[in-house]
Amino acid sequence: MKIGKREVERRIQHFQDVCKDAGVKLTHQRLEIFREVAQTGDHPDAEKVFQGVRKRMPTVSLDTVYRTLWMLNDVGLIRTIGASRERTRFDANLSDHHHFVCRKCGKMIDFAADSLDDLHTPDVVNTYGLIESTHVEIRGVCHKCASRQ
Amino acid sequence: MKIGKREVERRIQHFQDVCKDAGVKLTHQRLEIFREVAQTGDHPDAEKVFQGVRKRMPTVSLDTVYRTLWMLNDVGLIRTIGASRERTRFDANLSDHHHFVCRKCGKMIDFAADSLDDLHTPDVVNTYGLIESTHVEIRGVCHKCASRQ
DNA sequence: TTTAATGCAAAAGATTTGCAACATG
DNA sequence: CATGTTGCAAATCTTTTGCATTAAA
Repeated sequence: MKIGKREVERRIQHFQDVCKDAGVKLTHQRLEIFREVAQTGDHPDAEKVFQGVRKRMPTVSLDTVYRTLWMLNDVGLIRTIGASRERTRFDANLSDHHHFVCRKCGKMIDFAADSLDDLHTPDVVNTYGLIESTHVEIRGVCHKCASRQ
Repeated sequence: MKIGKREVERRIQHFQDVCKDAGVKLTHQRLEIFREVAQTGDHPDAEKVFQGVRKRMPTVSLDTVYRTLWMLNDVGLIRTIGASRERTRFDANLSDHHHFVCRKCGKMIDFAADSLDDLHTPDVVNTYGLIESTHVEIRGVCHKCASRQ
């Protein structure tokens, strides 16, 4: 799923604000790398982001993509998703959503569900750290893998 | 946390049954590799499992550990956990539990919570595949990373 | 102008694979 | 005995790092 133009612009505005607050420089590379993740509804890995940015900015390097993605993660603008059997993937959709993950092929499907959006967090978790988000991960076997036996 | 002897034996019995059903050979290596994951309450990565098994079985090789862990995942005896910024880790605890994950260092803490154990799964998810488990993942920043600024 | 960020190339790490020898059912 | 599994070594793939150059504030 591709994200709407308006929403992408909102995310980029937010990105610029956060960069300023965090005191990190707003470079062309960072802007394009963030844009790439923000406009993709998928959960791209570093290589995929690199390929996408490259189309618009042929001189960008893969290591800058890595460095930038982790920086964006550190300031909380994107987050990582650990997909089974795959490289680390990144997601700029920070709003409430949940995941179905196939344990065989690692395929991941986003879904929304009001009934899962306001879960009660046990108090003990507050002693672990500062909570930022909560989501549900449903694991199983996707139809494709199931039919393939 | 280390798992009790009785529970480990129960898991190993289950492991033997599943191997027979799946038609895979029950080798010493597989038994020891499964035992290692089953008795560790942690979420070890392949290297850690390798080090543990090695103590009892010095000739085991790392690639056998990898092959076996993925095999165990494929038959559903263990599952993977994608920890942020870390290698793939494995978990033999298939019962209800949830995770707090630090987005900076990848530290992961298990916790139990009755209030999160029987979540209502939206119908749409059944169209994605066969559901096997549901758990809640809470993300944030652990105290150590927060104090380190 | 000062400092941080980039690109390059090389290093480091993690995971997988081909194959001959071996163990299991 | 037939077949699947192991260990080894090498290959592959992913991610990170050092450093000189360049660009942002």
